[in-house]
Amino acid sequence: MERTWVDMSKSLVSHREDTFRSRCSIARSLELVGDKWTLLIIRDLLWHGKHTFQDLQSSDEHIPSNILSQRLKKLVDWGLVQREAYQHRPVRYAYHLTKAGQALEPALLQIMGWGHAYLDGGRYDPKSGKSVSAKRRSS
Amino acid sequence: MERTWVDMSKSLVSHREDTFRSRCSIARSLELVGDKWTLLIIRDLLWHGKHTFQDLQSSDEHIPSNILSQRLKKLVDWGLVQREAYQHRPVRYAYHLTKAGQALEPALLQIMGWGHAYLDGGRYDPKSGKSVSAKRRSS
DNA sequence: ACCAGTGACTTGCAAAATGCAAGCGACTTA
DNA sequence: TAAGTCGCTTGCATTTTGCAAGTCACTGGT
Repeated sequence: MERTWVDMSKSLVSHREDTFRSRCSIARSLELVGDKWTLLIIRDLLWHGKHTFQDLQSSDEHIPSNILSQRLKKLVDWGLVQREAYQHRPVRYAYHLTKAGQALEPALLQIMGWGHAYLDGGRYDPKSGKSVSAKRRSS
Repeated sequence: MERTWVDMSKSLVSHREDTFRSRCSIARSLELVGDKWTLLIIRDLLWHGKHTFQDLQSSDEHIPSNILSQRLKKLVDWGLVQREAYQHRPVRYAYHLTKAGQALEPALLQIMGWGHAYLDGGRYDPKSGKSVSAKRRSS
């Protein structure tokens, strides 16, 4: 974690071979999103119109602020997210997904689908912007 | 971790509401597979014909044996994986995905696709059983 | 000028998870 | 009897998490 705040728009390719455990794309992806929080941040940026630190912090799962801070840095560092001041005096920041970040949507949808089917969770429809609560299964 | 070894074929529904951080299917799924190792185990069970403890331990990413042990227990516990002795004298065990476990394949494929596109990793084709190394990008 | 308030973080510290090496128990084969 | 294999478990050091509190820059009200 010695990378500084300011250096953004790092390309994903700059982190390479040496960084990863193996050549497997799944293993590599997991190094970035293989934890309990990262994909939730991406979910909020992607679907729930949350773009400020506060917004992101206030989701149902209540991510601790230090973790949110770390994760955002990592995501910016890896080029999935861009951070920019959307106003000065006082300066306020907004986070947005880059193309690479948005490209995780299909994966997110699949994971959601699985959770809906097997863990009885809700489903969110990006088209309609509505989420459907799971109905109790009959058995 | 007080559940015993023997109790298998637990349904996923037995873990419920109280267990989860929120109703979100993604958050719920991440409680199960939201770490650096679990999906790799599923990858190996699903595509690479690895079914014994040793097989799973010997993948490229070198999961520590205690973690593998924990994860397998959790997966069995949640009904994604079944454990059975495939031979006695000496007793040897095999792990196999249940329906619920297999249902993660589309998610896995999407994650792999993303890693292939953005992290320069390899891609595995379940149809052909072959994996393709990523080619260096031109830029 | 003073003070409460807000947004975006950081810091300190306790608790939990991870990683590594070594060990163990049942069994087999030489 | 000795050595080897498989499927784990144990101990312990390191790392990551989680929670609460604090900081810093600024604003808006009195």
